[in-house]
Amino acid sequence: MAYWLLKSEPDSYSFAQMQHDRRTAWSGVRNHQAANNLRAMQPGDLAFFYHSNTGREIVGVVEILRTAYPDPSDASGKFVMVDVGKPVPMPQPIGLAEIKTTPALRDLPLLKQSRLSVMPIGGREWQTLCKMGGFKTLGVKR
DNA sequence: GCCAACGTTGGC
DNA sequence: GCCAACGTTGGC
Repeated sequence: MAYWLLKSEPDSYSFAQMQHDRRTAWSGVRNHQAANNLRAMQPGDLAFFYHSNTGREIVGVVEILRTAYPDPSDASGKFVMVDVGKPVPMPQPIGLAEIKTTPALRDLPLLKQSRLSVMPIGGREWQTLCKMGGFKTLGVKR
């Protein structure tokens, strides 16, 4: 099982909307590196939900429910999307500023590749972030 | 609102 | 194939 981070601008799609929808297709990715990450996802993988631009914090966790399939919003047919769902809010959202000042998270792609919208998270970093976010264990309560 | 990072486009 | 111009993302 792998861990990921998904970015979304809350003005276009917020975690509150995610909680309302329960499940959604993660469409609109138009960057090849991000698309390759989508292709590597497996059902059961978990992903942090990060609010970019407005908020700049990790606000929750979602589960990957379906492997990559063609994104109908892409006319070229090259880009893909996955289905995500089962949103769980973070007891304590983790701000970007806090992430930046945590030595164990120094190598997060979030800090190094600020424009990448879908990125992998290492198991150790996942654990650190879950702890910071107020989850009691690595397993997320549902 | 500004600007850095970075991807894409198009002229040569 | 190189590189300048331009557009977009996202932090500040």
